[in-house]
Order: sequence, then structure tokens, then C-alpha cells
Amino acid sequence: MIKAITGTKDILPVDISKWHYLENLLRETFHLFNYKEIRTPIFEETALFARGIGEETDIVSKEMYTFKDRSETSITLRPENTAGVVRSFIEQSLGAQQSLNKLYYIGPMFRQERPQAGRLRQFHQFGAEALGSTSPLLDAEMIQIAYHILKNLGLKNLVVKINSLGIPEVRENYKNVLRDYLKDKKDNLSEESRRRFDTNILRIFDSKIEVDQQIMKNAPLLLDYLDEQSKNDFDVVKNYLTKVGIPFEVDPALVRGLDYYTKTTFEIVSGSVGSQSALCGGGRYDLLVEELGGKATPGVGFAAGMERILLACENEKSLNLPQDSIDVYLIRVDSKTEQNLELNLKLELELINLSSKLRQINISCDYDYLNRSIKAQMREANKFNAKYVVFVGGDEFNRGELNIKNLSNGEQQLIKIEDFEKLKSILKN
RNA sequence: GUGAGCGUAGCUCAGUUGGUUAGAGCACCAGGUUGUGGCCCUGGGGGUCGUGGGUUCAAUUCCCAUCGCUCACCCCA
Repeated sequence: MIKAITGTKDILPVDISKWHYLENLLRETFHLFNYKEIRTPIFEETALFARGIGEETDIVSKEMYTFKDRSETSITLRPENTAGVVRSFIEQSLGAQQSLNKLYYIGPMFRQERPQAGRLRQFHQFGAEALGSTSPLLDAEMIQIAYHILKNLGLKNLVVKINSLGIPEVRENYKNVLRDYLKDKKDNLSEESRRRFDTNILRIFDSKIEVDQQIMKNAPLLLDYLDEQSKNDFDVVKNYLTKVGIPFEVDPALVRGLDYYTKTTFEIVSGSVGSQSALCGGGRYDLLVEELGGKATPGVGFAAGMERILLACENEKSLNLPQDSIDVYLIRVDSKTEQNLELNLKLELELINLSSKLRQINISCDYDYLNRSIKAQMREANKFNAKYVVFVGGDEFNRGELNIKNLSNGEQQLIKIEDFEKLKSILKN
């Protein structure tokens, strides 16, 4: 049997309503904040991600699905979508048409990691990017949008974490400060952290190992070394969040794993999912557009994991989904004792006629394709939560009538077959 | 990439201290008098007990390998 690739999942009809619910909420919310949807390809030239996200990041160095196409071009399935949106922004000259572009996206992303709770190889993210302004109001707006969405899904158990990485010079300078601090303590660090000392020293803050945490407890903090502008911007973000009533924690250890971030970074974590608790994360990336060959343009954005969010909703039982239903189920009533081919053909034509006319006036309906008994058809109607059932056939049909039954109260009434207006008025109420 | 746990019907799981036709609940299908549902009752279909090999008179049950799933590390959304 051919099975789905490891780390990929089918989203089945029984689960689709929560996806639709989430997607509808996303579109409404982004509209409220005046963001426009952008759809970019799910694969891009590999160089885009290598340059955009950073060669040394885990995502690029060991998690990408990269392959050569028939013309030997190196292609990569997008592991995230900021790089793609920025590529499009540059290529399509969006910045020339509008000084500020507020964009959002929804779609699948791909990373070859070991799957676990809240982590798949094909997963879905939504996210937003605002390109063209350095205003920290937008940094805070990103957090506000994400928070708005999560709150509207009924999620509690949320923590908003924010930090500022400052401008690159500040960060480089600070890394030296940190190196100095750790120089004589290096031998006491865990093996993993000793490796990070050379590759990505800031991430040592993220270590969950006791000895590392002890050592990092007294380490100098990047926040204390921020440049004036970054510090002011960070204050604006904090004031904004306070003003709109979003609780947050400043987490000086919050370091994102993508190279393009500058100044504000943030993350919203949930206590209701497994160890992969970050529901969304983002930050400012003022140098990325230029890095990718565009005219220098500041940007800020975030991305959120949809499977993780739905997992949190599941665990908190926060969604109250309407149950699926149809308006009408048409029931074919034919005599089992005598097989009357001519009559059966007439019934079939009437089913076709009725169903298509109902659908034209936006009444959802279905009927039996398996030649089942009336009882079986009734059970089917119930399973689909049909509001009404229309019996087509039998004595009424011979008299030129249809029998309509309201399934919630069991009431039945007869109408003339050609009186479609009457049928419509009953079904529409 | 590393580690741990688990693989028995479509789903959730029992069970076999190795021995005749492997079970339940849910789901599915058909019936419960002659044309009407949701509840209930009766019956039915469906499993080479993940796959391959080994031990044995005999393996789904023991051993080995392999694949898959799950969770955690790591990383991130």
C-alpha cells in the first residue's frame, strides 16, 4: 500500500470544518487590519532561501527539500514564506506602486525534520509582512493581529514574549561582549553550547541544560547594549501593547533562528500543546530586501503554525463549530414488489429535475445513488442532518404530488409537483 | 541526526503463560411485516494479528532484522 510521505497528513472531510473556520477568521482579521493577500509559488530557486534565511541556519543547512529539476536548476520547497514574499515584492516592484505594502499569506511550508506533536514536514502557516516602513507601530501591529486571531479562537494559556536584537552593529558588538563573558566559563558549558559558542553564540540563552542556565543567568543582556533608536522603538512597541491591553513578557533570551531579524522579535507560546509550543513568531527585518537585491526597504512580519494552533484549540476545546448539514434529502419511493422500469425512469428524471432546480436557488440537496430502501434513505438523510426530506414517488406521485417532511418535528405536507414556488417557500423558511 | 515507547478489523482497544473457526465497542450493510429517520433489537460483511527471517511438531504470541507510527532531544511555526 502506498502511504503518505512521513510527516505529511491528509486533512479529511471530518476535520475540514475547523480549517475553514480558521481560514475565515484569518481573512476577516487581515481585512480588519487592511492587509492584502499574496500567493507566491511553493517552490523557489534554492539561492533565495540560502541568501534570505541564512546559509548557517538549521533550516537552510539541514531541513530543506532541495532537488534539481530537469534543467539542472536547484529548486527548494519553501520552508517559510518571508523570503518568497520579499522576492515577489522586489520582482514585481510592489514598492514602486505603493510606499507601504501590508501583505498576508496562507499556505503549506516544508521542512525535513523528525515529526512530533505540532511538527510536520508539510505544515501550514499564515503570516503577514509589512514592507516599507520602519515604524515600530507596525511591529506592535503584527503582535496585535496574531493575538487577535488566537484570542478569537478562544485560546487562553498564551504568553506573548518580546525582545529586541538591535541593529546589526549592536548585535555584533554584543556578541563580542558575550564572548568575553563566556571565555573563561566555556569549558563548563554543555557540549551543545560549546558548539554554539562558535556558530551562534546568542542561542546559548535558549539552552535548557541546568549548567548552561546557571552560567547564562548572570550574562550581560543584549537589551542593555541597544542603540538609541532600537531602544526607543522597543519602548513604542511596549507602550502600544500596554495601550491595547495585550499582556507580554520581555524575554532577553528570545533569539530567533533566522538570520534576517533586526530590532523587534516576538513569539507567542501556548501551554496547551506539546513541546513545540511556539504558535507564532516574527520580527523586524530591515535589511532583508536589500540583501535579496532590492532597493533598501524596511520590513516586519510574522508567521504562525496552523496545525499547532488547531492542536491548541483541540486541547482547550475552544472551538464551537457549527455542525454540517444540508437543506433537503430527496427520497425515491419506488415499489419493491413490482419493478416498473417506466415508472423508475420517471422518478429518476424527477429527482434530477428537482435537485437541479433546488440547487439553482441555493438550496443544498442530495439523494440516493445506491438504490437503497426508504428506511436506509431516511437514515442517510439523518446522517447528513437534512432539514427536510422530500418523498418522490408512490401514490402521491401518481396523483401529481410530493410529500415534504420536516425532520426536526416530523410534520408532513403534500404539494403539487408543478408548484415549485410552494416547495421553495417551505424549504426556505 | 539521537533516544524512548508502540504496531491485532475503517477507528479505539481486548486477547493468546505458543496449540482447534482471533474478540468487543463504534462505524458500515441488511432486516424488525406490506411506503418514513434519529433510540432500541436481530443478523451480516470486514483481519495472511506491520513486513521478512529464525526457533519449534506448531508462532499473531518467543528471538532477530526491517519498515512505519508516536513522543522527546534538536530546531522552529
